[in-house]
Amino acid sequence: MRVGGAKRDQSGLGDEAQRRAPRLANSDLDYGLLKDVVGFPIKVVWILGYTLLTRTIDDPPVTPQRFSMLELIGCNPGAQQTQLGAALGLSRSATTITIDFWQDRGCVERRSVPGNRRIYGIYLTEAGRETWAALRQKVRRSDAELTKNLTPEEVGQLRGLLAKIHQ
Amino acid sequence: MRVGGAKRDQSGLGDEAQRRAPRLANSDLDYGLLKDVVGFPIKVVWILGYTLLTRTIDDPPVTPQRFSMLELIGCNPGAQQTQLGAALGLSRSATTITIDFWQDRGCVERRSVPGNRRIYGIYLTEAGRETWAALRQKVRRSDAELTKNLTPEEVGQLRGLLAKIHQ
DNA sequence: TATTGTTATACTCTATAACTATA
DNA sequence: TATAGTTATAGAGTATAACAATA
Repeated sequence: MRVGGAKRDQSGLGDEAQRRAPRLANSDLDYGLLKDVVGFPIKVVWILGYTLLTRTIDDPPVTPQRFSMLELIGCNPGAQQTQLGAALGLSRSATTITIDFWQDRGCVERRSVPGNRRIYGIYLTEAGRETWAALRQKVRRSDAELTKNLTPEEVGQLRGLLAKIHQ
Repeated sequence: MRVGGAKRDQSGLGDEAQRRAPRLANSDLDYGLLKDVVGFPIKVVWILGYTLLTRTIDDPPVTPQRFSMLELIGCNPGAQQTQLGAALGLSRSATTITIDFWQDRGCVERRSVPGNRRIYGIYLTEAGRETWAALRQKVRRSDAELTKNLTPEEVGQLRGLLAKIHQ
């Protein structure tokens, strides 16, 4: 079982939103039903947010998805890979690869757990804590930029409505 | 230049949301900053909506993305591929393949345009109109299901807030 | 030369399944 | 046998670039 730093090819941008022009939903065509449902504008806003955050991070391999993993690790020191993956809806193999990514960057370490040699506790390294702090600032900034047309009350409203949908 | 029906392999589900458990954001871990920004819940709701619609359509190759294209074609008869692709933020090659998909299903036809032999007008066929109508019903039903915890006023609020973000 | 559409190719991300090691 | 993690592999969807036909 490999615990040392894996090296995988991790170049490139990684997701559709990054490559997709933000002109979405601003065409002269009639969008028909797409204007009247929630699903489509949700997707458009997701792409906007994703694109904005990717630009703010300005380090293409560090995708929003990978940040989510770092955030979970930072907030839940010692969590197992299985837990982390489940929290983001990832398979075990995708989780392994995501954690490899941060480990290869020196941001995360797998510590063996006394009493159970099958599992690892995942922890930020010192360098990881710095990277994490810097990324969190960018995430906050990017999110503020995304919602710049909304008042603070409206942002609260939006989060409340979204929470009602996903419980 | 090929205009007749292309055959490509089009099995499978097609997107992350389909495969991803809807447990997202319901773990016992601390989600930290992810709880406090708009970007993450937007993604969670998008995945929920995508999963719900995919199940409602119950015909895996017909993804939400492909429905979007059919909706645009239905609402804009005779539009060019380039326009359709731009409206959804797709490259020309991805647009070609998406239209091939519907043409192979007998739902869409490419008609040559008098006076300009480089372009095609894209139209629904009679069968396409039926498929379109049936899918539209499912899209409405699925969207209603997604927002079942919201009052009609709240749905209007949500759409208004999303519109403010993407203009 | 520029535009429209097609094809070939490469790339990212994901899941499934097979595998190792532990329990 | 079951669980945690890793690796190999295949699949879907996208973009870029090269190409053909047309303007």
